[in-house]
Amino acid sequence: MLTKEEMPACPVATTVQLIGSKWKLLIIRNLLTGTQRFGELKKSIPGISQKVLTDSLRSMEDDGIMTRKVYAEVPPRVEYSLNELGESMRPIISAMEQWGTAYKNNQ
Amino acid sequence: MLTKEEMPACPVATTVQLIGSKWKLLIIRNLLTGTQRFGELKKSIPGISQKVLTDSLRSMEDDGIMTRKVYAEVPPRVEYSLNELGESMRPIISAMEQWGTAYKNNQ
DNA sequence: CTGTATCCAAAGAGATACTG
DNA sequence: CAGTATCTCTTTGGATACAG
Repeated sequence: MLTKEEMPACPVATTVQLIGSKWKLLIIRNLLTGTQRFGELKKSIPGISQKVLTDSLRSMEDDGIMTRKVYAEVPPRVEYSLNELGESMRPIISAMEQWGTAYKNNQ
Repeated sequence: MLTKEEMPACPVATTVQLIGSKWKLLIIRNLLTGTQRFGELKKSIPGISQKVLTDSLRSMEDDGIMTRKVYAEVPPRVEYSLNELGESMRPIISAMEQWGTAYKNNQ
């Protein structure tokens, strides 16, 4: 993948840079319904490994898409929620959702 | 990446399956403005290698997103254009375009 | 001009074991 | 529960050379 510095000045490229990787769109899709714990996310995204989920969450946190809140409890509880930037991706997810639905109906 | 058979029955996952890979969204974005030749596409997508462009185009052709038309000329001319399925992705690209624009304005 | 064929490097992903 | 640490394996991507 191109680094942010190498990216052409194209809005679509900017977007792909942030959420083009494999699982992120699915994570965002799940968080759009509200805050979720790590285990809930893992369960709601069949096939994702713990490592990939963790890596993706960290990366999205760094990109300012969502926030991570750790509760000092035993057993530990960690909640993930989209912040404003992540929320603003809703139209993209909606468009993909609609497209995917239409596509499946034509198969 | 999951195979089509393994994909969960989620519309977003279906969409990601078809256009989630690195360069495809950028190719679609370019073809949305109309038919383009191989060389034009390559020039309009800075950083893409010939191999990756070829591979992506073949894959998208197989997925029924676009068509490839070869003209029996010398030098050869090959034109790529979105078909109906590809065209129907316009809302997704538009949403990403708008998001990317807004994002850059806030940096 | 529009490819194909190789080869190699890098990134992404999966499995397993272990920990506060 | 929610991770981290490794170790592999696969997939993707990039570079170069060559061809119809």
